[in-house]
Amino acid sequence: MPISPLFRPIDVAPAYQKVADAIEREIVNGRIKPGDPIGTEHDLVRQFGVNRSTIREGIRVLEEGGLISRDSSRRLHACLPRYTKLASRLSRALVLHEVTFRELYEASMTLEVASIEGAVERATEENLAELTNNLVRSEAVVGDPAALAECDAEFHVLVAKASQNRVLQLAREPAAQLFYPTTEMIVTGVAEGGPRLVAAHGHLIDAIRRRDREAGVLWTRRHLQDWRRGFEKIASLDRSVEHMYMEHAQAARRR
Amino acid sequence: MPISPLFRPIDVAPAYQKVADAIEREIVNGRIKPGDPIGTEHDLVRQFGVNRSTIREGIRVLEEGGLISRDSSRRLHACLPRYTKLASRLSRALVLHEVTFRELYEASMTLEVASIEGAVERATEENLAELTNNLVRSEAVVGDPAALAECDAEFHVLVAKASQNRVLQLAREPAAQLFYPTTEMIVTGVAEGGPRLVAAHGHLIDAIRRRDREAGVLWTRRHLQDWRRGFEKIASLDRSVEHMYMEHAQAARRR
DNA sequence: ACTCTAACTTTGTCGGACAAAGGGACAGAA
DNA sequence: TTCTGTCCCTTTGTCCGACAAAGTTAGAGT
Repeated sequence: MPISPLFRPIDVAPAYQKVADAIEREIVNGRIKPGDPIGTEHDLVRQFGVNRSTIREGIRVLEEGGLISRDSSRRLHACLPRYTKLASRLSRALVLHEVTFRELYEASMTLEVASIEGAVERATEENLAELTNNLVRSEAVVGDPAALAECDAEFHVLVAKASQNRVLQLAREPAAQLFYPTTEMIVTGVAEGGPRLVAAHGHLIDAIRRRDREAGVLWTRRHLQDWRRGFEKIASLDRSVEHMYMEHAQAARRR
Repeated sequence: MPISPLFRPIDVAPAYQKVADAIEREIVNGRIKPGDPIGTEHDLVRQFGVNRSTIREGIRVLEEGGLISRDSSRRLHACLPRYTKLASRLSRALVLHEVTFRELYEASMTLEVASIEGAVERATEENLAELTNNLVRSEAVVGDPAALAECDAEFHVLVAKASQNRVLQLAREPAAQLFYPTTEMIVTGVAEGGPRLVAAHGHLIDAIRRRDREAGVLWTRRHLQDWRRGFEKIASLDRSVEHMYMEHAQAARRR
């Protein structure tokens, strides 16, 4: 027979965690707005009544979570977590879980199709302008695999943005970050890869502009199948994503 | 005219960041495997030649990223980042970006349909057993909104797991975490909500067992549309998710 | 072999310290 | 006036040393 719950479990979190939680609460429930300054470390020492080392550990936690960051002068302020930064944590997790390219491909097929459907339905003129601008730049670097891969990644971010659905934008990001390095490999290894990629982007923009959902879905599928065929010339879909992503993730962190 | 890039920016990351990066590298490229012990703080002090405070700040960064954690005796070891923990960071970000329930609904429609398709195709007997077990427990608590909402959340996690696609599992998690608290509200507010929810789960398990993709997709859609109808009796889909999720997120962290 | 206790270790926290870098105010040079 | 160099103050990043609490290990005693 279970003991009747006379006592609640007492909160024994370490102090640095409590500091982080307290600041997080204020940010998430809106009392501190993104952009608002958090005090200096010394201020926080006074407010929380703990040592500066403790405050600093709490700050690291929040910083890593993307809730606060330091501006050019290193002063603390609250900020909106950037999707890409958080997504890179997830990408890293996927790598460690040794997901296969097949999983990546299947999930992306779903997510990118959903993105284009949203984009076809709701893209603004501004979205189209951004996409067109990206296309122009892509055409200019069609012979440079690294630059083209970067353009490709940006293109799909812009499509997701055009869907006006931020949940989707965020959901697709981790998988997309793992795609990115392979695109470069494929464009390098498959001669006709670059032009086909750019052509597909052109058709996608066209579909969005004409609000032609069928065409959008069709070209997204083709675009991804192209990636798949290109990839299979290099490696097996059942290989795990491994460490391919590392250098990109490292580079992204520096920014 | 832009200055020609004569110098590369020099790497001047703070020491705690370098410590974190160094350990992260070893984990991600596999030299430290999940479960392997990292040394004590004192060991790390010796190895990196920096102060313990500096080491501890680096540890906080990695801990928050889910790459290392402390076991019962508080010793450090590498570990596989848990999806749910990372996803809660993303959920928090979605709240701060004030996404609407409409976005949540649309994205989930895509992700849950993809999950069931994968599950129909690849669910194992073990997956089915877990789902059935969940169904039995759901039936037992159909009158208890909080418990039922928890079962519902778990059910969909299990469906995603049955898809054998970990990218999908991870992609759906942030949105799902935001759904969870609303389910409880709806089941509380709408009398027939509980039984309909459990019935839908039954049909979904059935569809998976019969490998009937059409039925799986159909019942997933209905299930989500039910959620939507229930939700609209309470609030507008265009409301932002706000702070509804807070208490759940706080509770999850404690675990 | 088992338990109990007494060291020893490790973590969480504290206080104080200092160099480096940023910001502000101010005077002097172009 | 605008730019530059200087002085001072604040803030951050790092270090040192310390200590209580909790966990671990080893040894004594049964």
